[in-house]
Amino acid sequence: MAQRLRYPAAVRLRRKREYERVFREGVRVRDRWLKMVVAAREDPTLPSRLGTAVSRKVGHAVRRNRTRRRLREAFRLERPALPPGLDLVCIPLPETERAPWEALRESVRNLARLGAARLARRAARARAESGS
RNA sequence: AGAGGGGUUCGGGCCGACGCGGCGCCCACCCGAUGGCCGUGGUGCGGCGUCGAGGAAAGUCCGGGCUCCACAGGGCAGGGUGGUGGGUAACGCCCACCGGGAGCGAUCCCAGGGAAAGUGCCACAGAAAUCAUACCGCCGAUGGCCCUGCUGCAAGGGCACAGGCAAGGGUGAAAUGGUGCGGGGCGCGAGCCCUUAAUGUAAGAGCGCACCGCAGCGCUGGUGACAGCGCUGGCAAAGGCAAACCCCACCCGGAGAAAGGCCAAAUAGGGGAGGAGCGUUCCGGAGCGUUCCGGGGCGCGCGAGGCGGCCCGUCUCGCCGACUCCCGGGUAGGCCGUUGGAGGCGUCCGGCAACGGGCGUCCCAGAUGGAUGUCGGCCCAGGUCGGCGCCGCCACGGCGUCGACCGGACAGGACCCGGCUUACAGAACCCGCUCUCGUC
RNA sequence: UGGUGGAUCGUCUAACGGCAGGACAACGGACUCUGGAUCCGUGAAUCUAGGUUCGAAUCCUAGUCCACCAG
Repeated sequence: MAQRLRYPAAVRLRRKREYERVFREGVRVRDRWLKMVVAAREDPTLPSRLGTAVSRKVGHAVRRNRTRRRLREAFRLERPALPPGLDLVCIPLPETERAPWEALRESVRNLARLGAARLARRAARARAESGS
């Protein structure tokens, strides 16, 4: 039996400061269903965390809530497949609510991996410049 | 049977797997430096149980509760409300009634005070838009002028000067209230007679009468808005607009839960308080020595601290030291406010009703980057298409049945409550509500 | 969350309650070998729904959308 898939408070972004750090330091990635900002946590061994930023452009309150809940569910189920040590802020588009369920899970997984790769490249470049 | 009217309630249901938030119980760990008992708090990618959005949670349009600030009293300014009487904590809400309007009707709609306090506006058209009645018009008996007439008078004709009249004036949303009647007979005529409330002139009428309307006064009924009745009135006194300014009556202090209150790490800084040493021994110095000065070790004692309380024990630090403690401000952060309330349900009583009162019973979301989601199965409103059967002359429609597909509207709490407004697939029920048609 | 203001041709803007005007843009024509400039002309709008009024872009009510302010 695989590990139980939980979504505890420890893997959620809960502070304005945390969001501000992600927006300040993170890289931005997107596909046709979703935008995402990815930043590295201080300790890369800690589990990745999720935050959401749902604009009023997405729709009225019911649509915004449904979109956020689907995103959280996708994050919960995809957590074993995600790289650790990341803070993710998902920014839904108006189309996100209509995205098929499997496509949404795939977007979360791929965007997180893409963001992690770009972060690694940026860190390597920074080390090279400071070293030379 | 069809077409309507009013009102009430609901707004998908059941099951499984995983997940989320609150609360309760259990477990583990922590709350620094040992243990015990009690207590309290925290953490958990531990477990179990239980509860977990709406009728509009929405818009934020009114009214209150609550909190802080301001405040002698009164007025001005500003804003709001606007038939009357009640209900209510209060309201711009609700109920009943009054008045007006729509409808055959059940019923529905109305910001519904004041236009005889003032100001303003009423385009175009029209004589004229509130102001005298001017203009066009009609008459011109009476007076004036001119002509006819030999002259004057009388008489006749003309002018429209004075003067009189107020019917009519295409318009316009709106024009100073509307409608009806003012008779009959004889006579060429003045006139007379009859009947009548019924004339009069040069022309006419606003003249006369009746009814409706309007206004004033009085009486009666009603708490009142108002209604009914009667009398009076040369209706030339009073056109419309106040969601135009305004007047009148009544109401309103401001800000809002990110209100407001409490606890408070680290760092820096502010204010204040506290103290007790003794014995022994070693080293160095002064010194003949008792002794004195400085430093160290050990023991005892004292003080402080080791999350809350107590106990046993222990550790660290200090004993004239930038040591310890206390106080206040205050940041990060946390807690309270924060859900039990003008509460729901049932029942009895009062009231036409809104609603009020008594009794019983129930506890029903409390998040704080913000909890209801994902996946699957079944059922039920309902819709579309197709097949079959029955009714039916057919188009088509109705009923029954089978299959396939689609398949739930508007919409998410953020301090709470009473309303209003707006959005909404549908469903069920009630009416001693109405109209039309048919049958008995 | 609380509060304030606004919406008029495609764009920017006017309009005491009385025919919605102007500029730029667009289109057509003239001028030119062609284009530009210039001249003449044309079409095009009161956010939506009710109400007050004889009459509403204007006044009132409700809704939709946008902008701004405080934190």
